[in-house]
Amino acid sequence: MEDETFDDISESSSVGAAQRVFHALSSAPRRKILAYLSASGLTAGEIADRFSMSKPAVSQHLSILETAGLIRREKQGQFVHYSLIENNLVNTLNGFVQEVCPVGRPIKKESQARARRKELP
Amino acid sequence: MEDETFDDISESSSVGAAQRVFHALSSAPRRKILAYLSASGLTAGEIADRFSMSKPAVSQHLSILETAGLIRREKQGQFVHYSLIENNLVNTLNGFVQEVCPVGRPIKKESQARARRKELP
DNA sequence: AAAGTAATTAGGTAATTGCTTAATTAATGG
DNA sequence: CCATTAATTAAGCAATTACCTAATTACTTT
Repeated sequence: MEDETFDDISESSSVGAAQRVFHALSSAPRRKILAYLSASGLTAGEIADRFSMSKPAVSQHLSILETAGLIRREKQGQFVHYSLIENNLVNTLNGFVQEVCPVGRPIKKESQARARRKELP
Repeated sequence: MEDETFDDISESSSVGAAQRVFHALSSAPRRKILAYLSASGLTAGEIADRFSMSKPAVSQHLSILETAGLIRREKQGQFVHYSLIENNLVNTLNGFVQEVCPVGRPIKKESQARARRKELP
């Protein structure tokens, strides 16, 4: 397996996939980066420009997001282009919600949101 | 300010509701507690028994989960009974997913899960 | 090949976290 | 009312985090 929402019942090192995702999401700057990337891919520099912290600090956040499988890194010449990987985020959060909640609640809200937009099959 | 999924564009103290929820979820023991509580309410002691760490440490985790609005605390005699508050968890995660992802992806997965179970309206 | 730009790595530090044990508060039963 | 059990608060500490500046790597342009 490779799921890990329930994490190590067996009390181990806490470096599962879910752990990496949830840790990545626990930081406001990192969530902000994801939000920026949801609009469009950006270079490391463009992302850093949107923050008041130093470039290396932002680079570190990007690396954590990448390790969590939430964003992808593509080198283009001297630039590094980052973009969102939606699946891992959605699957991890969704899997967790499914496990913790007796199912049913989330659907209503999502159905509403869905109704307001175009349908993808 | 009180929503904060997008967090402080304005660069502030990062103590929003979303911040509290995501921080709460970033810990494996805390996610484990939520999973236990998804099955049934439990007293602080019953929860602590399921971990190898000390009772005060577990108590602290419970307090963080409560502050995040993910669980509720009810004193019953000399016991303290904890139980899950599903709404806050689901709404926060759902809201975040809606914001970061172009909508549509989560629904399919949840619909599948829903089909496998009984329908709540 | 030298200079400039983009990005990361390295090294250091103050603040925070995640636990511990000891002390305290609160409810129950003899 | 004293002892016991449940739970939290308090105090302290090792390990980690989140940032910084300086140095390095890698690509581009002249």
